[in-house]
Amino acid sequence: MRVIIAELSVVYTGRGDTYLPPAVRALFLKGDGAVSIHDDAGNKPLNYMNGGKYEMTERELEDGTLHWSFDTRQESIQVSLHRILSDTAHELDADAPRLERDGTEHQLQEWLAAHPEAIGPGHTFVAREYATGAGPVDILLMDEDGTPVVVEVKRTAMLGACDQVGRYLTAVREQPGFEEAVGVIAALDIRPKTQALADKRGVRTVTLPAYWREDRA
Amino acid sequence: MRVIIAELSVVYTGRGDTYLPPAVRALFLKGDGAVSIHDDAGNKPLNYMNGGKYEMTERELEDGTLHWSFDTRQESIQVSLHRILSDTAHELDADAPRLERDGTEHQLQEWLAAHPEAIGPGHTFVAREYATGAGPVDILLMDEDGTPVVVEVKRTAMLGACDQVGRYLTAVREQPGFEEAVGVIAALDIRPKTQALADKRGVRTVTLPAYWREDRA
DNA sequence: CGATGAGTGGTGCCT
DNA sequence: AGGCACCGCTCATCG
Repeated sequence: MRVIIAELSVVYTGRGDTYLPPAVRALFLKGDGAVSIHDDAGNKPLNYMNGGKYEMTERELEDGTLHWSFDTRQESIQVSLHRILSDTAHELDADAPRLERDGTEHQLQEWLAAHPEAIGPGHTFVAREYATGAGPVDILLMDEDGTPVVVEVKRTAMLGACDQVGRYLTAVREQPGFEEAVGVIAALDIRPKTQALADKRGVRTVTLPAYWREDRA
Repeated sequence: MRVIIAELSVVYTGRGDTYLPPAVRALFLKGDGAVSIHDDAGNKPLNYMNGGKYEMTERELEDGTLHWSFDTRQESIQVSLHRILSDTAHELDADAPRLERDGTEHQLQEWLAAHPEAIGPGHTFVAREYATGAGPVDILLMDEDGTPVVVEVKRTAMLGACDQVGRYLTAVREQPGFEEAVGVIAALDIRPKTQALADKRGVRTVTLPAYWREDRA
């Protein structure tokens, strides 16, 4: 990983267009080819380009300014290095072990699949990531009456969650035996407006108990 | 900005939980207090914490391992520095000029508000960010027959865009004079599945001309 | 390779 | 400060 501290400016063109006026900032060049420009605040780069396949061209002006251009078919990022203050390279582990996540929606799904009674008494598990024409249903259950229950799992449920459930419901109800399917949003946190919209649409909501993590064993 | 190259491991607890096994990576400490851990690939940090108000505590074990803990009320990130290979500090511009963006959805909206005929002949502008109970309608027009047209603007339209239009439509149709309102998705790029869903729901789609940026003047 | 949705999303804007 | 939607989102996964 190469770390360059320099007075630099950046022009990006591609999915949008951005211009970054000259100032002393940090430029990172990673082993996979990723390029990123950081200032002295925040975690996100101001400008960046993924590694992979870009073409890099170098150009030096009379005034000593160095111009690096990184171009793909779709995008272009041009870095002008007006004054380089530091330029160092460090060897990082190439195949470092990856970040292990916990408490993800995926794990919430696993837990819910094993604890369908958390959605309602007598509910039984049918499928996970059940495919429909409008995207996969997180969890499909059946209630005590045999009615299909479409469950959308979220850590935090916002308005879009109501839309998703509705979209899945219309899709599954087209299948025989699913005409009476009902929808449920299951989340650790349900936002007030989302709760209101769900109520209005007859979508049931279940706030998952915080202790779900406990008996993950 | 302080750049540390070290064999390190990280435990994060807060909005989620993560564990990062030991390996040689980069640790950045920015002027605003932001802490981030990067490996040799990608633009996003593996672990991070925003600047602002955390409490930092240092602890050194017998084996020489250095433990840095950054804690807020809600979150905690613990970095274990097993072996420090490099530790340098660089002065970056504190008040560097910010990134200037162009070609955002906001600007697409501006352009469309000034060119309602791009949605259809005889269409006239009514309002931008028109408030409904289900969120703001990007652009509200009226067609040649006086029928309200709810336009959802996107750079790239995906499934959620159909949901949004539907949500806004049901909201505005409750108002007198809006019962016959129709929906339109206007985007630079409309994904095939999104197109299909829009067709099915009777939502018209308009692919915006790439030259919109030209006569932005 | 595109399509799809999660994320410790971040970030700005508005209530 | 909280809610809400956009982002050059990035990223992993699945077809």
